[in-house]
Amino acid sequence: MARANTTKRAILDAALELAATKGITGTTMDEVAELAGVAKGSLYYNFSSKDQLFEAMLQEGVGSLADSLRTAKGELRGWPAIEALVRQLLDRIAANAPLAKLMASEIFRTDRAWQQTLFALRHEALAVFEAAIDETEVPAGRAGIMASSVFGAVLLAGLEWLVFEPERSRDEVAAGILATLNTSAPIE
Amino acid sequence: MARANTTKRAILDAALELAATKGITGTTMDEVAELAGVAKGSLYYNFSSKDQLFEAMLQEGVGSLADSLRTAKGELRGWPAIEALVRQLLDRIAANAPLAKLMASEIFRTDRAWQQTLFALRHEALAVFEAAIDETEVPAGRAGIMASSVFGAVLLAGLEWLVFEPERSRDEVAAGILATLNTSAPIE
DNA sequence: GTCTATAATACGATAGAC
DNA sequence: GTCTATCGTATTATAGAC
Repeated sequence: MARANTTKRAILDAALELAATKGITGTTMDEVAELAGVAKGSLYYNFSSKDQLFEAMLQEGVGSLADSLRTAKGELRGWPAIEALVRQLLDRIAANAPLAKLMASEIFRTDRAWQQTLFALRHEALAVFEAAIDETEVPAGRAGIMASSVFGAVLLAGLEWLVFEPERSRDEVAAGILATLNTSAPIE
Repeated sequence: MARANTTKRAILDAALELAATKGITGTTMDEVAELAGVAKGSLYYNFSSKDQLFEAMLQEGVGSLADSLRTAKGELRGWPAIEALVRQLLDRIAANAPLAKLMASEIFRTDRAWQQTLFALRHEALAVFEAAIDETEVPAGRAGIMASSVFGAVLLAGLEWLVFEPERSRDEVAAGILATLNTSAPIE
């Protein structure tokens, strides 16, 4: 059982790393087994299928992301909460770039075996942003769109940073994203 | 030759539609041939490989997106330009949801045969936003991050709308995104 | 230019020894 | 619990007729 848990861990880690660059469909079970340092038979001892392996991986990753956002918001309300959430999401993207890449590529796929699971987790993460936005003075029914906008801004800017401009500092990127949320339309 | 062009068109359209839901790797040449209404041999007569077919498809789609952004900016400067670009990008996402989905899933992949091509086109599109942002009063070196943020906000909010809440109106979504860019931090 | 038929390989999954 | 060996099928690509 202890042995099974470390094997499971190695398999999940290998699966995430490979899928981040090759995509889930482009990652083969042979490759996962090789990178994890186990035989392919062990993959199927621990997970019933390729789909179930990747569903478990996404559930663990996105679930823990949603948890960390709830924790980061804590008792904060309104704009300070938004600011804390943006920084926390950016930190999590930096700490787990493979998961962030995978989220960007899987979140709008509607043909996956794990569609329901991923939808629920995505909704959990967005709900934290939505709650914070709702605490500012915002017209009714608009917080959902704004939550997606903020999440999208952080996700794309964060990945752009990690993938194409890794020489920048984290604070620089956070400041740029937060500045985007304060772009002011001129008063006419 | 005329016949070849209509065949090419049918193949490219079928490839885009399939890849939007199944991903590029998950789309087979047999499926493309069937949806396009041609035999598989015709795919290989018009394109030298699966990779080259999808590179051509992305080049056409993302290239025309970048062109339309340049046109939308026109002679506008600063905030009015940003507003026009946000609306134009949202319109293009709505008019070509399959391409938008594909962009979200392919833009951070670094193992693709067409990586260079896609990188250049992505850069072209972001440059239009960056120019508009640079025309507002923004600290030096920050416009690049802000351009990614705005692009990400529109892309994710737009896809969220089309995939999960299609009952909303386009103006409602545009207003929500623009409001996100004007979220004000309280003055303390 | 377009078709059908087929070659060559890659991949998910399973069986059975240890 | 983990391994090796293998089965069956799906997939890219090509050959050759029309």
